[in-house]
Amino acid sequence: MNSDTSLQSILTNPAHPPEISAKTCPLERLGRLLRGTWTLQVLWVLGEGRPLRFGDLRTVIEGISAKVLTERLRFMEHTGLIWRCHEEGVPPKVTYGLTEVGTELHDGLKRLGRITDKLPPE
Amino acid sequence: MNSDTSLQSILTNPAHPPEISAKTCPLERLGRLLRGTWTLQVLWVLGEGRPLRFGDLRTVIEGISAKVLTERLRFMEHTGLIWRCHEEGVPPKVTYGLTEVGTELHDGLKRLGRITDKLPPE
DNA sequence: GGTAGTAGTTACCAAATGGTGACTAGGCCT
DNA sequence: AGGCCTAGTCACCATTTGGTAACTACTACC
Repeated sequence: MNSDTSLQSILTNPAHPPEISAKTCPLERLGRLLRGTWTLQVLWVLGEGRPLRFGDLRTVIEGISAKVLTERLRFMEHTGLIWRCHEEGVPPKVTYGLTEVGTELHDGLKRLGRITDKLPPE
Repeated sequence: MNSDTSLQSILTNPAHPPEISAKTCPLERLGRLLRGTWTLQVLWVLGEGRPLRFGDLRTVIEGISAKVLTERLRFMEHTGLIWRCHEEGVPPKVTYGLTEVGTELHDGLKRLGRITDKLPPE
């Protein structure tokens, strides 16, 4: 009764229901880690250059507000992607840089960026 | 005047301002491609299994609403990550699967997921 | 004639998100 | 005395986002 071997038939008449479930999706954490505007930019500038101070980050990431930059830096420090070095004094100096895992993530994301280059321009 | 060669000094007294700018960040497109809840889950279930129909996706991605699933599928089709196969008839059958680039992205993201496993549990 | 089944669409609402501008500490410079 | 500097913080507002529930078309089946 199922002699149709066309692509459509194969695709739309699976013998069994899917066994996959998104509940075990290993990308959820990655998604939470990178969610929010500017996160990828922060990761990128820190990965491409050297550690940067708060003011430097505000400058090189054109358009980001102090509020959101602070939020991102706090969160990324909390998750272990970046470290924060607070030098006491007046005025204070605070420097941020990638951790080892942060660097690995930066490198991996750069590779992914090269994949998306294969897509037609938007 | 700058004989302090400690890490802090090096980090916080750079000789030059940073030359990096986030304006050329190659990860922006990737960010737009993957933004929004459920996007990674959709990519994952399609990458792990076989092409799936709309109803299957709603089932395996527990909690997603038809509205958002439609939005994601439309957008991912538009960007070239997935294809859509509409089989006419009543009731209609619509099947979705990853394109070649979509598959590459899925594979790369899986690798990234393994990196985040190195981070301490949240 | 009522119901089921698929793949959506629509209007509406609540929550999350991000931007803006004002404000802070505390020492140094004019 | 006033202003500048850094690294934020805070209150407030507008936009964006995602969820919910009802509704659609079309045929077949009971």
